[in-house]
Amino acid sequence: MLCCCCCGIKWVVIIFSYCVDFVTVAVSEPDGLSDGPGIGFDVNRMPGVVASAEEAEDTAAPLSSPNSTVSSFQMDFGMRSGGRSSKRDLEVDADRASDDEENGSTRKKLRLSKDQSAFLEESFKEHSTLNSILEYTILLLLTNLFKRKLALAKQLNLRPRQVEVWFQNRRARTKLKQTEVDCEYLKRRCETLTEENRRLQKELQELRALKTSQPFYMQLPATTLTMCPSCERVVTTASANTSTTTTTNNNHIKSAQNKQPRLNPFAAQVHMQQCQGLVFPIFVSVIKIE
DNA sequence: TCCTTTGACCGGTTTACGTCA
DNA sequence: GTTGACGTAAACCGGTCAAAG
Repeated sequence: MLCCCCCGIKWVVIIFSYCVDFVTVAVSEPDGLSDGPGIGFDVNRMPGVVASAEEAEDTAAPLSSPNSTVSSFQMDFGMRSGGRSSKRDLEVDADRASDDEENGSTRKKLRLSKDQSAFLEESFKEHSTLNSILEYTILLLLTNLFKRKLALAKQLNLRPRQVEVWFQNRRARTKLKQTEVDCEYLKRRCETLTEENRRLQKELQELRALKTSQPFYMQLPATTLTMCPSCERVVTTASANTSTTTTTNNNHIKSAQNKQPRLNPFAAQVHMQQCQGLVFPIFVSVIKIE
């Protein structure tokens, strides 16, 4: 509640919507003073009244945007005080109004300067959103003067809405680029796996051909591949009397299996070191083909 | 003239908060 | 005093348009 020192008019200032985003002014005038000094009152010019941070910035700094018309926005805003227009609507209206004022009904596109873009880029790198949840919570306790969007807008002489749009577009296009990169990676990976699959198929075919052309090998005891349950090394297993080659490997597997079902991390590390020290002279002599 | 970049807008969703029964 | 429903506002997203280079 403010009281004019000269005429005694009482000004009721209602601040709502998260701290000082908006200021609605209700004027309580004595009868017969409707044409008095209260008419034409500009919320933003009222000494001692802290208007919204946004508006304060808009009024404080000359906008770089050629299509900015602060005054019309504020006047329009003042006339809407009884309505339920949202802040966003007001911002949009302000943009439209400024566009219309600039050149009829066509939308005039602003081009950010290099400095402005660079500044926004730096800010974007710090955080891709204008208000994190933590920031938001804290900001509820503080005034909007500290809001990132407003701070950026002020520093760049832009409207908060422009900063907001820039961040939205930047996020969308970053995501798009990342999707393209991911897609490219998956494509290459797919090609690699296809090639590997082709190679393995070919190898399998060769082995099958070998099996049919040289049945001699099949008179030998079949050998299978086994993977060490602990370190996942592939080793051969066969009958104990087939070759000395597998003896070491079997011992290795037994030692590993004795530590099963689960090696604790330390034991696993010790096993790994032991395992890596082992010598595997021959891994596969003949592969059993089912 | 065509293409790319990018500022701006729209409609919808999510989230947090305030109000009220 | 607590709780759930409801309304509101802000932030954000995906899609799109269109001006500018």
